[in-house]
Amino acid sequence: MKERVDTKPNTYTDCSGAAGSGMTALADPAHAGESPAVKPRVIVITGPTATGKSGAAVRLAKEIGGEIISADSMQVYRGMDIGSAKITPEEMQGVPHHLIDVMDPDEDYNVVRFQEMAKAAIADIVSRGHIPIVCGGTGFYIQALLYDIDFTEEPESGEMSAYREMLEAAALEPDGPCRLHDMLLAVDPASAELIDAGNIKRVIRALMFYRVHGEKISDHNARESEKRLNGPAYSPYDYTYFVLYGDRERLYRKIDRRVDEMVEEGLAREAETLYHGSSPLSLTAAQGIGYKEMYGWLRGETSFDEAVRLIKRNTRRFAKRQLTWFKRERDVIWINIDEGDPLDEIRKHLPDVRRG
RNA sequence: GCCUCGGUAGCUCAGUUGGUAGAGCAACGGACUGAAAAUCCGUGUGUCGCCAGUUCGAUUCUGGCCUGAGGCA
Repeated sequence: MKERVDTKPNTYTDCSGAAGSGMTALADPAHAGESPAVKPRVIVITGPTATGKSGAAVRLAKEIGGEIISADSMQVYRGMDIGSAKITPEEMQGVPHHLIDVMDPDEDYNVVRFQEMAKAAIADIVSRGHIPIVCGGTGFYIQALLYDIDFTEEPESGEMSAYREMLEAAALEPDGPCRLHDMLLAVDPASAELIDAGNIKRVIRALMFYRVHGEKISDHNARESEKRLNGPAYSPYDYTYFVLYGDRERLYRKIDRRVDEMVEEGLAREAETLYHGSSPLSLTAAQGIGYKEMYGWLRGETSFDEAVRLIKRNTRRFAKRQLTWFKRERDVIWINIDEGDPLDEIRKHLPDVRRG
């Protein structure tokens, strides 16, 4: 972990000159005329679950006149408070929070919606002279926002949902996954190489992408990942990207403890309310850790204790996956939460940001 | 004190008629570009309690010791 810590996050900007000559094709016309100085300042505070992101973000916001944008796929949902470890109104301490409690649990949420809403929120915050602080544990969302990953319009059409249904049905056949993978191999060999046949979700997405856009998703992905590799040079924002981390064992103990607290605070009741609610959870909401396991208990599939055990385990695995994600982000500043107040370290990297 | 059963991966255990070991759970590593708290791929991580003996070779057999549980006194 230690060797991963990059204390010189901006070494990448050094490459911008070189990138300009070789990578002009990359430049998006929308940003072509902008100089880096005009880019809106954005601060990102992320890290695996239970590292104290929210608290750090609120304290920073109070110091620098910031507003917080949640990059979290579960805290957007109203009524999913305890299980999503949502910040309480008191904990917000008057700091405006965006993208929290803006969806009903039966609505779908995804990167595209996040990207749109977050961009709008940033523009809004900046227009009021405040500093946007993006805080949340969904790395994919943060990446999409920071590097302005392109998600071309894909209007819901009857034909496409029929195609999807056909593919999903085909996947259930005994040799379905292999056959779908073969279909992908025929239209987009590069993707077939990259995506495992067992990963039905991705195989179907690649197939659908080809059907909608007539382009290989592997080409699209290659193009978009250049943006990430180009980091700050490409981003529409002048960002500083902090990742909080700590000793794994300690983090896991903290997670176990936090789950016990959630149970004491009434996670079961909260899940029950959703379970008996008027409409079922959306695809997105239904995968929230804490809720899906409680639903298993409510349906009589597991004992209560087993559900709690699974919540702990799944949260630990989630934290590990988050870490894996952030490890590959290149221009990131790692902050060890075991070595004192993370805010001290954060301040050191923000000399230019005005203090309130 | 004596008897019985056990001590093998982080945990619960299996196994080797003597050729240095596996299964579940847990864990670890990675991928990811419109479900991402999702989805998928990969990995056994071990002085087989300790010390001797027999043997070409011991985790396996023998002896002693340590240790846990139960039983008898």
